[in-house]
Amino acid sequence: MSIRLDPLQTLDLDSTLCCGQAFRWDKHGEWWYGIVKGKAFKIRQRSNRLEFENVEIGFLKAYLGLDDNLQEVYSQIRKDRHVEQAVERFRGLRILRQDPWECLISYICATYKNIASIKGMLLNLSRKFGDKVTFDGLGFYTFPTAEKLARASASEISDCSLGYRAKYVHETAVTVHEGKLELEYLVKVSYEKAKAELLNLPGVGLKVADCVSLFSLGKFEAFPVDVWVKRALMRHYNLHFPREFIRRISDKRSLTNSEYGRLNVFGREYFGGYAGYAQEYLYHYERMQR
DNA sequence: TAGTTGCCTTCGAG
DNA sequence: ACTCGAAGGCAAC
Repeated sequence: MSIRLDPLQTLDLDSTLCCGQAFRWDKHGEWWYGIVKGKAFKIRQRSNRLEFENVEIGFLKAYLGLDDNLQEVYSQIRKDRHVEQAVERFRGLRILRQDPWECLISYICATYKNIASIKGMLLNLSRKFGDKVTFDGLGFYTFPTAEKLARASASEISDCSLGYRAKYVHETAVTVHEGKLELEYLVKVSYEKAKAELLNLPGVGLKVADCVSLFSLGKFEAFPVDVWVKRALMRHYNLHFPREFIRRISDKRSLTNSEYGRLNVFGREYFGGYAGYAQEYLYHYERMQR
């Protein structure tokens, strides 16, 4: 199956799937293989054609955010030469609409880890607690349900090399399984409300709450600040902050909540309602400079 | 060869 | 309100 992308549906599939927003995609030859909400499928892009197998077009379009109006996004976030360059370089990179549960656990695991390790942890978790699905002669594993992880012990989860994150994953799984927090409901509420709810979960701080809000709840105003975005802001936006503040955060490797809040508010006020898109371009651009 | 740094940070003590 | 240090483990340097 394939569709032709019209000019308004600019897409850079490679950047979208490898930029580090989702962790369970792998490229074999020209095809990207992944499993989303229990469905294993493959996709490839050849200029303005998007080819896919084993997935409904509606599901795929929703997942890839193909109906997001990137022209509008770009016109809103293009505030200076630096984002302009990032946008030019990765034009067509889209924010995925990930499954909230998988996204939540992924980013709880992501703290203080690099992308390769995060992929490893999530693969271990899926192999151990998910169900195997075969497609195209390849094996995939569904992402473990909240119930499955809630019933597991923290030490079984720890065996997936999660370290101290194991107990956060377990406790969050229990909370969600017991119905204390309805993740799908967060799609409907405001960014502030969703973020506040997420912050009640163990292992979820400001950064993780912003990532989940942006990558799975459709809150495009969320502006996650990780070490790379922090570097980008210090390098290219330092004039927007007091010199003393920049000096202070450049010395330390981690941010306090109030320092995080300051960078986060700047991003949202400066870039506007699509600050999350700006964040992802800045993030990817910064990383690709090595 | 062995040691250090860094990683899409959070939590709890003081 | 703040600072500080600990918390897997692995790859890159």
